[in-house]
Amino acid sequence: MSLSMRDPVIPGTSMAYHPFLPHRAPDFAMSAVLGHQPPFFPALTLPPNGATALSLPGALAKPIMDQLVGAAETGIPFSSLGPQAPLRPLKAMEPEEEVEDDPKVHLEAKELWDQFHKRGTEMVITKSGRRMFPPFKVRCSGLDKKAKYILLMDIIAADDCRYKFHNSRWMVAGKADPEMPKRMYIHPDSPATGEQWMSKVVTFHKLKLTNNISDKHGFNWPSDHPAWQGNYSFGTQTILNSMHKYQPRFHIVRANDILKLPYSTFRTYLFPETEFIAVTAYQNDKITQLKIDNNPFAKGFRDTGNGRREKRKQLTLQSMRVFDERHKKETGTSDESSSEHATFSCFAQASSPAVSTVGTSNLKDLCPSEAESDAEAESKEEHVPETCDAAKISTTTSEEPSRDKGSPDCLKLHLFGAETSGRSRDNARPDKASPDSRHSPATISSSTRGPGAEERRSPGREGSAVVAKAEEARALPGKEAFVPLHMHSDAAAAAHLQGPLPGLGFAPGLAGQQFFNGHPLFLHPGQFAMGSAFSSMAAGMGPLLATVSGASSGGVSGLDSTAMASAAAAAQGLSGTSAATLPFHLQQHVLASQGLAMSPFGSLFPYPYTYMAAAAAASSAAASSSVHRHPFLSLNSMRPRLRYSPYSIPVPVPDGGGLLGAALPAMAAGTLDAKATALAASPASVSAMDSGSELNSRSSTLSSITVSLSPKLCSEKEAATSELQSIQRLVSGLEAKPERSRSGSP
DNA sequence: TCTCTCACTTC
DNA sequence: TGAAGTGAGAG
Repeated sequence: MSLSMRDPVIPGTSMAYHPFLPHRAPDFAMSAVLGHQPPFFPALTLPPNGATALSLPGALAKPIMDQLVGAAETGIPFSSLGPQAPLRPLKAMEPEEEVEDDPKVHLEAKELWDQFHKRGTEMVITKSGRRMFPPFKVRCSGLDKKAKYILLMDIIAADDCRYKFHNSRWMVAGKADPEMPKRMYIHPDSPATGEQWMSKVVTFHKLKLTNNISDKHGFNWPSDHPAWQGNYSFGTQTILNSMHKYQPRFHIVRANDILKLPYSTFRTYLFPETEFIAVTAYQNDKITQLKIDNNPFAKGFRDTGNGRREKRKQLTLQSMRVFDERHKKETGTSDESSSEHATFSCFAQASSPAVSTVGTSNLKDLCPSEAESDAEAESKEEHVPETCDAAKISTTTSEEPSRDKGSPDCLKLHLFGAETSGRSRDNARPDKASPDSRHSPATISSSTRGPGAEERRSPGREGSAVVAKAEEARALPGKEAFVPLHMHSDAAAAAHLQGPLPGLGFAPGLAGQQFFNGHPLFLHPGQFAMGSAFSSMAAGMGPLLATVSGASSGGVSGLDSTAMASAAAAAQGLSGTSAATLPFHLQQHVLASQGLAMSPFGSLFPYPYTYMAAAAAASSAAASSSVHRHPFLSLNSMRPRLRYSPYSIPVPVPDGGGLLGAALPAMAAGTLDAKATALAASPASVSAMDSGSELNSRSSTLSSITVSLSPKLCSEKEAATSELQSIQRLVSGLEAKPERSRSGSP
């Protein structure tokens, strides 16, 4: 068995440790452990912290490094390694001492989100892209000040239903349309130190939502590496389906280089109140009004603004004429002056002559609660900057912390002072009706290090422990309620995930499924200017969306939409009644954190699910029913577990001919314990983690690992290598690409 | 439902 | 001053 011939490495290039070549570390480690001389090693140019670069989990890295060093000391011939790669690099690959972090994320402008959540959850999407409103802003804490982090967000389907707005409420209208290609938005300031992140509100306001399937604001990740396979793209907009429900996610990745993302640990945070239904036109007036009143760009439509005045003018013009005529008849005079004055008190910025015909009394009749504030606000507006003023609707879209602007006072929207009905969502989703339930973002971490390792629990207690934390968080008043619910799925703690997880819908019959996460990378254009590895990555991006390499219909369930809808309704309706049951979409993410093979719909894909507009039909089959995720239908199912990363490597099931297929069992039987064995594949992000007792699952785990190192992938690796070379050459020319594409379609 | 234009806004 | 972000409304 040749361990190295399939592993071309260009001497002296940074490609040697490019994360697109994830097999580097395992190959190297395995070959050393097995006593093989690793010919590629001399070419291996280690970064300052090579182990981190490869995201070799510390728990694994250490024993492997011990193995390597030990092997070297006991006679493994490293003599031919060459001058550029002495034994020292081995030491260099040892994981750095890292300050443990325990990130907590606080959703900013939460009051606004709460209002948004209560009154409906519509988010407008347009062909040209529309910003999110409310803006997604978070404040982080608990980060390692000195460590660098990459912050990302993406938007995933919250369920697999299509909705309609009927009788002033959102209702399930059938099965979801084929999922759009997902993108992930990398905060333009990434990577930055924890201190930097914690010093400010992290805002994603530049993220745009579109329904344009041919959107050109996405770019492929430049690699044929199986971790990406053209499925991942980045750009400035993310594509959503209208009338579908979505859930934004926030990710914290401890990595100092964007290129390390695929092999880094993702901590994922969900804020249920940020869930929304994408629409091309507002359906719910309450949401419209909420946005008008809180979005500075929509100021023109406020009752205090000219735009809204125009509308009102038309509405009141007729009645005014009647009023004036009647008034003239009654008084015998034309009291235009007083009328005009009163009008101006309401519309200080009036410019249309027609305004003067609007009478105060009529105005109040039409909008009694607003007339006073209109006058007051108008009088202040020209002299007072936008502040949190009870007399004025605050603009929580400002960059200032919500503690200032998002206070209840700020959101004391007199237009909505009396919240009456309108809880259509509450009707549809009782679980969301509980304010407490919204205050506990779910944190899903696939941490391979840190506290997670200490949080091992007995399998049966995992779910309850999670719930306990959730309840704990809910019980905490005020800000404490925002402490994320952490669900460390430490890969090393394999056992604690075994068995049924109350509240986690483990689907039966999923063994052997490969976890696929079809989330293209969504990168802010600002990344292009960041230099370093960011530029390297960006350089290779073609101005194309991900193309397709065969949509999968794996994991399809034959459930019809009716059953699905009822199942979903049951999940949505009942989940909130049980603390042991996470909301539907949370379960999906929890499952994802467990490494279950799920599409954004929750379907399971044995092969990479790739996106293409024309392939939507194929994926429609893949948009399987939600029954597998249903907490009551699959509550006690047991699943082998995969490490979760948004960038899981989709891998075909191998025939066991690869390196690790042989190496890992050898290791397991030898010096490395099962924990290390399981972790060995974690750099590939998709290593199946079984729970310890399921030998069959372990077999599949090893198979999964094998493929990531199989000779079949060598060509991909080569391609990635050469591509990366060209990327480096093209680094400087990239920034203009997205701009061109944008300006090209005015 | 969706798309486009428009008037209006902020920055 | 102009680019870009808004919802309304027509088609």
